[in-house]
Amino acid sequence: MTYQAVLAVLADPTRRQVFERLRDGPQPVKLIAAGLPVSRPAVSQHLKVLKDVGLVEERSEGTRRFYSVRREGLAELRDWLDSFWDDALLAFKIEAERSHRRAKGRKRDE
Amino acid sequence: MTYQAVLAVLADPTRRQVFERLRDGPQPVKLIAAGLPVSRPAVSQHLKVLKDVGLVEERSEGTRRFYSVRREGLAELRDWLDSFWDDALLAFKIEAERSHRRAKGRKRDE
DNA sequence: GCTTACCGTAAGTTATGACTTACCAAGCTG
DNA sequence: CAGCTTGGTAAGTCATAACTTACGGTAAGC
Repeated sequence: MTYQAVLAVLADPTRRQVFERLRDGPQPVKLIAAGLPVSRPAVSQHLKVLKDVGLVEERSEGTRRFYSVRREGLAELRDWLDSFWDDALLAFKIEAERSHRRAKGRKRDE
Repeated sequence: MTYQAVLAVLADPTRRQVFERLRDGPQPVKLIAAGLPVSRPAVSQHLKVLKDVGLVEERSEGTRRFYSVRREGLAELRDWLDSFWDDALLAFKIEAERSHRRAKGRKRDE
């Protein structure tokens, strides 16, 4: 998904909380909603948005649905941010342009 | 500034346009506003928000004010994104955890 | 000094989207 | 099968924030 969409989706505080909660591993909706200051339907709506933009994925298990982080959903935004570092055009204020390229050691997901 | 604030600020499409325009180097408000679909005061308001969050800086030159990108304003958000890659807790779905730390070669701004 | 360019701020309007409650569907459990 | 759990969706409410126009203030130009 475009970095623009990802930015818009992650901008909301409670939606970001939902997302960050999934760092602890896949979780059913009920569990995610517990501890958050909003109702369960609200969490469902946030999860839908997160899923539509590719930031989470869903796996059904009986009546429960486990959501988990899709790291690749963040890739485009990360690349956009990185582009500000090897952006030659920003050399206006930087005395000497360091000619490093993108960082190594980080495997590209997409 | 916190990555949360930066996310919220960059979420708005026209504000992001304002920000990206500054990639071409420092520009006065009038010039930034030209070509954007909103009024000049609107651009001023966006610039204020961008400045408050540390994403741009301002330099006065006569009656004009040149705005430019502050790369460091993006640092915290970039680090947050990176943290999803060396996040050990995300090892749920990843078969083998690659134990790389933060990428080298990218000088930290803050 | 008067006018003109540049820009920030105030005030008011409006659309968007983040909530809520209510409802419905689907699966385990007895 | 009846009842309970889980969770998605609909509809409606409400606050926020992104705009607009109007105004004021400062620096340059004549």
